[in-house]
Amino acid sequence: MDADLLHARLAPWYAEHRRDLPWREPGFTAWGTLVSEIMLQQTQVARVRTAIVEWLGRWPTPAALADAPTHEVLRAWGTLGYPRRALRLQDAARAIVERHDGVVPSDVPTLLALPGIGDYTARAVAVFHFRQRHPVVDTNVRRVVARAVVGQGDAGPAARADLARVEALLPADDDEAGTVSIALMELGALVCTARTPRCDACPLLADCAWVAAGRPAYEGRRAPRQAAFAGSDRQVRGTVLRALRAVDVPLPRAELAGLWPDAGQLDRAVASLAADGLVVVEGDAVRLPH
DNA sequence: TACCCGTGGCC
DNA sequence: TGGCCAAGGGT
Repeated sequence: MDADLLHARLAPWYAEHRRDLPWREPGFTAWGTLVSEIMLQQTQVARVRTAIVEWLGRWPTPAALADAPTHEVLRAWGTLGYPRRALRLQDAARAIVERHDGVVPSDVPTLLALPGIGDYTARAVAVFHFRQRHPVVDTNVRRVVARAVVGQGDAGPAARADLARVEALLPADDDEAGTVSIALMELGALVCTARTPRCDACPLLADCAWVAAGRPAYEGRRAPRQAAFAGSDRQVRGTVLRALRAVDVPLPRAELAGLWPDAGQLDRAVASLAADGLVVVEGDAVRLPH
C-alpha cells in the first residue's frame, strides 16, 4: 500500500465520519491531550469522553494536578479502571512542573521519559497536538494494517517492529501523516472492528489485501488471553479501592474483612496496593494516600 | 517475553 | 453466558 494512496483514501473518509470528541476540539491543550490519552489506555472512548471534561475542569494544568491531594486524584479517577494510571498521571504532572517548568514537552524522547507514557502515548501527544510526523500505533492501527496491508485477519501480539512498519505507511508531510494516523485509528474503531468488520463501508475496500485474499481466518500467533477476572487479585484490589474511595476515613482491617471471604487473598491485595502506592497501611487501618 | 494491572459493554 | 475486547504501560 502506497503512503500517498493511503492518505488519498483515508483523508476524505475521516473528514466525513470523524466523531466529535472533546480532545478533538480546537484549542484543546497539550495537557488535555496527554490526560485524555492516558485515560484512553485500555478504556473505552464512551467512558472517557465525559470523564476528561470533568477532570480538566478541576485540574486544567500540570501544576494544578501536581498540587492536588492524591486521595482526591484517586477519587476523581473513580471507576475508569487501572488506577495506577491516575498515580502515574500525577507523577507525570509533577515531573512536568519540576523538569519542564510546567510545560508539556513536545519531543518524543522527553515525553517517553515521563511516568506512564509509553510508545503509543508519547507519539499520540507529539502527533495529535504538536502535529509532528511519527507512527502512532495502537490496537486499531495494528489491526487495520494487519488486514489492509499484510492481508491477515488480525494482528498478532504487539511488537516493536510495528513502529517501523507503520512509519513506512506515512506520507512525507507532517500534517498528512497525522491525518493518516488518526484516520487509521478511527477506521479501526468504527469500521475495521475486531469482531465484525463492516467492509462494505470501508474506504480501503478496493485496496485491502485481506479482502483480496477472501478474508481468510487468522491462523497466526495471538496475544495471550487475559486471565479470568472473577476471583482474581485484581478483583480484590478493585473491591478494596472502591470501599476506600467511598469514605473519607481510614478503614480498619476488620471492616475490610467483610469485603472478601478469603482473608489471605485480601491481605495480599492490600499489600500489593500498598506496594503500588495506591493505599497506605496505618497501624490497623488502611487509607488512600494523602 | 509473558504476565500483571480494573471496569464495563458486547454478542 | 462467559469470553472477548477496549486510543497500553511497566516489569
